Amino acid sequence: MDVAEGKIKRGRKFDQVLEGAREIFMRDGFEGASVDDIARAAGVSKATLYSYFPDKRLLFMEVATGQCQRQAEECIQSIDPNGPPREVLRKAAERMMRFYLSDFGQAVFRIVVAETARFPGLGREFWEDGPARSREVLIAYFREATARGTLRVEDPGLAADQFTELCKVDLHPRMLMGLGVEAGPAERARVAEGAVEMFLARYGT
Amino acid sequence: MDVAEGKIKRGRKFDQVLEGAREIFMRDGFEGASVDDIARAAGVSKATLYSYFPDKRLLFMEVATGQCQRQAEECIQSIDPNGPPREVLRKAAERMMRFYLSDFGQAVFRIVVAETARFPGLGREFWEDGPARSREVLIAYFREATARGTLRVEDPGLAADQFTELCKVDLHPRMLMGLGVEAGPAERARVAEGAVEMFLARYGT
DNA sequence: ACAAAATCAGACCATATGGTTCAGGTGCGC
DNA sequence: GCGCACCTGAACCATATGGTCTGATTTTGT
Repeated sequence: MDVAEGKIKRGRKFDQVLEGAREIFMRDGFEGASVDDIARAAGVSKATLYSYFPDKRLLFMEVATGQCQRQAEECIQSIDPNGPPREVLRKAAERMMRFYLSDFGQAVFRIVVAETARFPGLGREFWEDGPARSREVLIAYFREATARGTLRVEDPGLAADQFTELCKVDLHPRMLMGLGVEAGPAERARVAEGAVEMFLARYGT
Repeated sequence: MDVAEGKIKRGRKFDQVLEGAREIFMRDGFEGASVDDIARAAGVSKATLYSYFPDKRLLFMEVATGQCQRQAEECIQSIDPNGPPREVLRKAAERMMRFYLSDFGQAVFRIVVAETARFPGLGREFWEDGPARSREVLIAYFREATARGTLRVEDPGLAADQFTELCKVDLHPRMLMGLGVEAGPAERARVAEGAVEMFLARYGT
């Protein structure tokens, strides 16, 4: 019944532990999470937990970096390099918003921002696994499109950052602050359209 | 000059306590800060501290909301309603960046994002004291300018949010993540110019 | 079936922390 | 100088937490 997933370290409860830790850490942050809570949530004894991970920090790093990588999957978008800008951008905006506004995306973001002082390197991990990658994808597309004449982008790096930031408009900061914001399809569409419109006004041909 | 100010502040060490708490909370967050550390940093005995504040949470709230209000001062910009868009926006961008990229601004932001779950209302406080206000200022200006024909903004709220977000481009997220970013005058200028340029391309006349 | 490996529940330990208390200082108005 | 409110320093308490250990129980490979 157990799927031979591949590089299972040792013991069956390993993934279980990680899953519990994920849940609690994402909910309570590093300091806020207690090891007992984690063990309970994982349905595992503390002894077992400590048989896998030497201490809390390591456990946390494992979870956090894991989430960062998992984030990568959600964030990487294969852009059709031949598509017309308006459509490509629209899709890219939706992808980005889907991540940044999801519970998961918010939790990761929150954790990284909060714990980056206690865990140097966490921020970089997150950055390079996620934002940096989609940034590269965007840059490549902007170069391509500029060469083909469907866009006119002088500074692709800046343009990519701007577009990314435009996708966060309104919804993202307000959700982070715990304001009661429902980011329904209508709200998302408004922001996405706003982003595309603005971007094309600046860099369109 | 001392008695006139707001609330009942009995005792001389009151401000000292607040100052120490500010320092430690801003550095370590809520959970990370220990009351002993705070007392030490404030140059005050724990007994004195607890004679002013019934518990740690209250102390934190006092500090946090205080910071939020202090933030308001830094963020509120009296925009010249008659100025030409390019100049007004440029100045606004600089103001915003000066806040968001300062140690102070980052610390407040980090605290709010991190502790907003533990302290509901903190986020709202921050929001309404700062971002919401400058948002209103921007909106008013956009309305004015649109009426006068120097801008063409259909959705002033969206435009204000977009402009705000454009001011965060690149520097803000990367600093939050603890990537080693120096936001010198050159980098700021690049972002500010980029923001203004993009905004005018979309909403200029 | 048997032994080794893994896991369990929970007692246990050391420490840190929030918070209290109290016997004395310290400063200040009178 | 006197009185009094404020402040101090440290001892103290209760609790929670990270982490260890043990002896019993279950899983697993063979």
